[in-house]
Amino acid sequence: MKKKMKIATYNANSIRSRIELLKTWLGKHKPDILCIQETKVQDDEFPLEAFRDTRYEVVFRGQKKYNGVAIFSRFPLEEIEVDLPNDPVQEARFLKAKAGKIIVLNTYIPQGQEVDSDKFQYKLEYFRLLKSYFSSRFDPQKDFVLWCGDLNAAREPIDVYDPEGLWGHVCYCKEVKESFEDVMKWGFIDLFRQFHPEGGHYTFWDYRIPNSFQRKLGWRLDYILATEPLAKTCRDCWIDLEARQAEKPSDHTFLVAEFIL
DNA sequence: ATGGTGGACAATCCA
Repeated sequence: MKKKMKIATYNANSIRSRIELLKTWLGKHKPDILCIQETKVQDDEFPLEAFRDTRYEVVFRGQKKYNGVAIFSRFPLEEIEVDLPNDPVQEARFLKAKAGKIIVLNTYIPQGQEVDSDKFQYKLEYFRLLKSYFSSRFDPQKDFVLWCGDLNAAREPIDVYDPEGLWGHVCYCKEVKESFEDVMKWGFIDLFRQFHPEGGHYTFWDYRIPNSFQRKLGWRLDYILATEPLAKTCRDCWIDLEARQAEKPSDHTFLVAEFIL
């Protein structure tokens, strides 16, 4: 018996300021799993009560002020991990859970600030640690691994609004591109790219640029990546631009993938 | 004009 499965990812830029938007979105799109980044709330203040009537199971890992990740799921989540092994900083950026046969990784990759900063080195290290994690734990030919999140990296020129002007930015430069591709070649398929080879599709628009969304000044920084056995079951992957019409949208929007399993 | 805005959280840090 084949079953439809819908999985989404969203950088909320504070889950507490996005409660109404999220409840509306969950009710309308009914994803089976939603990975959230930048919840910006420590665990004892997570707004569990606000989502109680949605009947999703929720796991989260947060810290004060910054970062924070959460997974909403209609299926029981098992084998939960909240720390990326060997991460020297141990910020709340990593969440792993198993939903049935799908292993879900939800990450909020460090943005990197400036290319000559320690934070940028940490960003590169984060990709390296993720690759070690995947290699040591899973088999890309057999396991159904799904890596979702805000990866703070654009893969190709078609993933940013001004490829020449933006080259060298912490989210679009040689080092980040190489680090990201090195993890990809372990065995991930970029589901959105698989269904949309053309460029100009973005998931992030900078608040600081006036009317960046209307002017299409965006970046593709959010991804749903799957190992081959899982990618084969993917029927579609799309960016939900409608969610940008909400009253107080995040600077990112939802990326969604549908599978027949 | 070396900026824009938005969020957390209390003087700035982060994106």
